[in-house]
Amino acid sequence: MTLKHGILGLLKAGAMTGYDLDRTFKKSLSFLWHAQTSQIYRELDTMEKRGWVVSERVVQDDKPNKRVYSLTQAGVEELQDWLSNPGKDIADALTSRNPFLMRLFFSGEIGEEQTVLMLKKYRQECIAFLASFEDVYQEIERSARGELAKEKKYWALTARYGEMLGQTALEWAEESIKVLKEENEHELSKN
Amino acid sequence: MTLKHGILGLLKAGAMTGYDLDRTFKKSLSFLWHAQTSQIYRELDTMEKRGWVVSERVVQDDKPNKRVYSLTQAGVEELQDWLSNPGKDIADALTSRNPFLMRLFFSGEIGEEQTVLMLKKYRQECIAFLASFEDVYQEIERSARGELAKEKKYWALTARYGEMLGQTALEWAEESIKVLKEENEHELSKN
DNA sequence: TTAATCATGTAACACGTTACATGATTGC
DNA sequence: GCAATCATGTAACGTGTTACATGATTAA
Repeated sequence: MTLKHGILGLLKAGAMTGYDLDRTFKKSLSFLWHAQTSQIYRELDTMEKRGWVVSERVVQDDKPNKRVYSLTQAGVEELQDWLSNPGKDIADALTSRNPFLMRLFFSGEIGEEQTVLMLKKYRQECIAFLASFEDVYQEIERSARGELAKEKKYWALTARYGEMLGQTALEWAEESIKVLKEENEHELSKN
Repeated sequence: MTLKHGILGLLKAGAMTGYDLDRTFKKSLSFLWHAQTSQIYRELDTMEKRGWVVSERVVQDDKPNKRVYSLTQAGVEELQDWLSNPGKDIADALTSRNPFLMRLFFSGEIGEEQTVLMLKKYRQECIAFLASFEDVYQEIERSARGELAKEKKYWALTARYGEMLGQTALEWAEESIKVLKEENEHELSKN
């Protein structure tokens, strides 16, 4: 139930609409979580039914009306509870599911050139991913003020994690491309 | 639809039961995918309905009867198709969802000691994860023979990816523990 | 005698994705 | 005039998780 708890975490800092939450996930947390807009509204719904949040309709003249969510005491407690009991998340952090690796694993079925192409695309993704962290660090600086100053170091640690993994993935991609190309040349020189 | 295609990939090398597939995922592919036993049987069911696989009941005296699945022509084509069209998998490879990072992101809400404890557990998981690759490489050597020799290099690349990421995650964890501990000491010396 | 291995499944639920619908306001 | 922003949702489907059921054989 990580998305629900992520929402609780964001609401702890202040009331928000579903739309705000969606933008926050996409702008600042995309390197660690990614959710569909429609899913966020659905989760808010079930969270309200469970009594973790309450919503209030706010009428606006210039823009569409909105529904602002805030934490209840039960929501605060649920967040605390979740944070205090890491469960299996830790064990799963390394494994989980990687569609890209699954493809690569079975790439013997297709041509080596196609695989190299895929790796090159992947390499580009790594570069784009790494570039995105400039914005992430800026967002951290902007947000981590006043009440939120003490969270800053944790935000920085998560960003650092993403950045280091991205860097390693990039190195791996470059190594791998080299390996496949060299084997290819060997094959060619043999014939 | 990655699990379905992973199953197709394994069946390409030869007919198998759901049980065999399950064991293969858990023994050799756990570092890149993890599926529930019940899910595998369900996927096989829908795959058969789609005509990607066919099953044959095999009666055994000494052991429970079993259902052996093999690829149809349509299944082979589907696998080829999937491999040739990487789609969004590549873009998603770096981002996706990380419950562990989500926790860390909101760890300002709990004590620093608790967070350090979590990081230490995580560090242990990294070590265990890295240790598992000995078996993985052995499995690769054992399996990559005869017909399957040409897949070996791809298997090795995926394993190398996992290993490199695991190594980086370990370094990150150790750095992070140090950072939090040092800040703690600063705090203490100020009071 | 207890646990592990072999072998297959059902049911219910939780979570994630895709497609679609609506409609005003603001900036280029 | 067109795209972007603001703002909220529904419906259907696909995928992943949890809990449970069954029952024989074999190795410690």
